[in-house]
Amino acid sequence: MTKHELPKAYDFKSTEPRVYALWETGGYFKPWNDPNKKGFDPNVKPFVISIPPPNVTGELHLGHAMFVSMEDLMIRYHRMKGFSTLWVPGSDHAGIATQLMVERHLLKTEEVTREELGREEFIKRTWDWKKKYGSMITNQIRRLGASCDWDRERFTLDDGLSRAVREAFVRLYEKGLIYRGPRLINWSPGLKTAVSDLEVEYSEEEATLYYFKYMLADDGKGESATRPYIPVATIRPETILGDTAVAVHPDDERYKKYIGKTVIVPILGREIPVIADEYVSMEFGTGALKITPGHDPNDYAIAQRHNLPIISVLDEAARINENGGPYQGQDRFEARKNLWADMKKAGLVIKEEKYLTTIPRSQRGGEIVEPMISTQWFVKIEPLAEAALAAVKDGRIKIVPERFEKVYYNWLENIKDWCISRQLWWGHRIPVWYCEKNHMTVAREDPTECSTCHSKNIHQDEDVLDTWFSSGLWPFSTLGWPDETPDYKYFYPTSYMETGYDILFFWVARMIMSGLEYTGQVPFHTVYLHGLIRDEHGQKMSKTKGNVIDPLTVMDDFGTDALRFTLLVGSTPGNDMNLSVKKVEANRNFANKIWNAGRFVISAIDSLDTSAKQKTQNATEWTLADSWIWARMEQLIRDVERLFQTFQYGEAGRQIYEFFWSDFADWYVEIAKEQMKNDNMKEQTVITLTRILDMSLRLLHPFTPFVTEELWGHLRQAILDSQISGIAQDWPDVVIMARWPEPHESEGSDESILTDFALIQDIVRSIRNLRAEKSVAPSRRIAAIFAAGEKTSRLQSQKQIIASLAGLDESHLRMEESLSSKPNDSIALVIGTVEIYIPLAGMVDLANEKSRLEKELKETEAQIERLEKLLSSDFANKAPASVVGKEREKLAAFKETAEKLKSQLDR
RNA sequence: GGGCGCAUAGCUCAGUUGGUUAGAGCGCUUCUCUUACACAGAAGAGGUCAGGGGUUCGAGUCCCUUUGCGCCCACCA
Repeated sequence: MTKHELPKAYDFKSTEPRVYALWETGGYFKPWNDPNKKGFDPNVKPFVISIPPPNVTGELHLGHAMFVSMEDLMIRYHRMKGFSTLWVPGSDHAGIATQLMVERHLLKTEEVTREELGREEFIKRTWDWKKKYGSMITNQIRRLGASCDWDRERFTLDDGLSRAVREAFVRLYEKGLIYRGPRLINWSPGLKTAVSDLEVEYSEEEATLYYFKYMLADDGKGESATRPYIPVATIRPETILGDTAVAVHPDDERYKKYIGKTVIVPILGREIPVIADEYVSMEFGTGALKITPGHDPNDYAIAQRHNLPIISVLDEAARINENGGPYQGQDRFEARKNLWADMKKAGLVIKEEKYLTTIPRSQRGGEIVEPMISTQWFVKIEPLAEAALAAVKDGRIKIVPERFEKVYYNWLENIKDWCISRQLWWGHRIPVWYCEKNHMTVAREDPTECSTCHSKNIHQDEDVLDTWFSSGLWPFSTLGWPDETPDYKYFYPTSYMETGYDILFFWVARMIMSGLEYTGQVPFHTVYLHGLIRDEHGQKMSKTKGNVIDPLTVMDDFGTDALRFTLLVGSTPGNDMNLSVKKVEANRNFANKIWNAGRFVISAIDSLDTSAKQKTQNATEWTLADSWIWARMEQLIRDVERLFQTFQYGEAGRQIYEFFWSDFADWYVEIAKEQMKNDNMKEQTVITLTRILDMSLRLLHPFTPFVTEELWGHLRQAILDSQISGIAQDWPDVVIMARWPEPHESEGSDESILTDFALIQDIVRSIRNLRAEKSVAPSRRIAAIFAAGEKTSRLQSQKQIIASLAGLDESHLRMEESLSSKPNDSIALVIGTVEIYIPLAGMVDLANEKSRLEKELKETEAQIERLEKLLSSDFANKAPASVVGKEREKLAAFKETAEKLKSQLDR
């Protein structure tokens, strides 16, 4: 007899790397119907997820842990369901983030700036850096158990993906959907690049609102001291230098008379017109608005309407440029101070006041972003947005949870052209070349001459593309597009796009737009959005607050399964979750529970011997407990399936947890211990234990892959080494490849088994409760007499089980249909229709028994009253018959209980 | 300004076709080192489901509204 000894506690530290290696070397992460191999069958449905590519510079945080857990769950589930399942991994070059990190690194280690190194050398260094550290993040993702096909790993700057980027750019250009020109864009002075609207974050801050006088130009009449002026307010006085008009509302009585006249720009002395525009609000501020078209989007729009000149006053570092007169060369904030001081001296200042406003800041650098006129590349987004809008509206793409569809619509309906050029070095360089005559050559392959004048003297555009331009192609570029590769043909479109709602616009919407534009298909049919992870009190995690939970530390302390289970079960679609280490600890305990239940089952298998095997030939039929645990398992499989289909993964996990811990471990395993004492039930029971564990491990596997795989291996070995007939055949090598459980029976077929078992549980609990209340020593076996009415035979069959679970003395346990006389000196319990007498005379004080019974009677009568009232109301006529029937049954049961309690009191 | 989410036990949260005695984990009280597990087992205490109104035979669940907290979009100088 082989014995399989397992350690008392689940050792995740030694298990996880070993199990991961087992999977990876076993090739289980590969789609079994891999089109690159032989045996490709297009009739088999693929299931595909493209990983949201983490930044190569990234270090694992809980956001990664969240999406990996979620996607791995989806992937493992579908793999077990028999889909040809592919999860494409990879990483993103993350233009700004990576460039900043490498710059910082070079400054620290070599004390050189990127400008000193030059573009070519800097890019080379960044590649070196990527080669050295780029695998860090993917290795951390492996630690989470991600079952990606690593042979298909991609990087956004790979040759293939770069080719896809070029193809996309050129196609858009040829269609006239890409253009270049000077526009007002968001400029990040710290990073010295343009950024898109999405990369600007607005924060509410206290600023100063500066009020000053725009003096009317001297028309020759009045003295300068009494000359009229228009009061104007601004929070950015330095932009006065770029003013090209003052606007007032056409109906404003105060200023009407000045319309068409000119005012004088302070210090600079330029004359600018006073114009009328309905945009100006008469109620707000002074009712007059200074117009700086070069540095404000609204002013820019007004300037367009009125044909005003546009003056830029800032350079790329946000210093005042040559248009700023005496302030040239000064930083924007310095110039603000100086100009204001000078205006004060000139008597042009009215007042300053504190003002709460929203300040635009760079998402990356955090510094204040300046709207500036700059020549950039743009995507004409409207046609793309319309297609993307339609795809969700007509249901080709479904967003979970649904409410985000509205958010998505709203964004796309109000979208503005996308600024795609960045003044960075790390990224996809714009595939456009210029000759000395400034002809443009836009090409898929690097050209050698100008396509217009054939000049050989050409140079490529200095800018690179927004990182999200290449990420937008991710679902198909990773599969080989623009080539019609086998992967692309078979796996595209992908299935689910799972990611955080925070990148719905950045990424998801852009993938949909580009997917439709370039491939003519939706890139995925379902978008599942998860929430953000906050600390245990709902605060955003941040280094400054010191409340950051590091997933690597958590995994070190409690294991990957514990972290995964916590994230999966603690979250609902689209809602943020609060994470605490306490929760992870609780789930570490769950992993340990699984382990130990498994140990028990394995030891039970080991304990079988040949003699037991022979006895099985005339095995008894299934016990109530066996039928019950199977009925519960069936119910669970059905519920989990329904929940998975509706993306309620958390609820599914909770139900599996509940089943495994309460039903299986707490009840069935305890009963099994009793059943196994009977030789004729032993093998039967071990088989049930094994099968339920088997099914449980399958259901748990997508949530807690490591402990289930490890246990599966041990269980499998124990079964192969055992004498159990039949069960060993078709036992899959690994649970990752095992088939997902399917329900066998229709719903509701096990009703009576479930109610009968519930009665047993009630009885056991009531007796335990009584023992605890009366302080009966736990080791003490006590006698009991049951008057069980119609339940007598059922309970009779469970005598041994009830006795052992409730601590009764089986030899002094009587079960009758009814008793001719009620036993004296005993405590009576009434559970439904069953009366139980426990002779505890002499052991405990029976004095307050009467009040206990009275209390129970009172509660029962309250229920009777409630139900009678209910059933005499409209409820009886209007509610469905089945619902009414259930309530009638309850009422009858309560009435019987009340009768029994009354007769106890009368005794 | 527009939109969305949340408010359920001391804490953190489940509760998705409305079904009538509202659940879990942690924490708390009492007991038990019973041969799978003390990372455990058993028994228990604890909630007018934010307030108000409505629909319905029936509301934590649907509708309206108030309050508080959070988020997104827009950006009136």
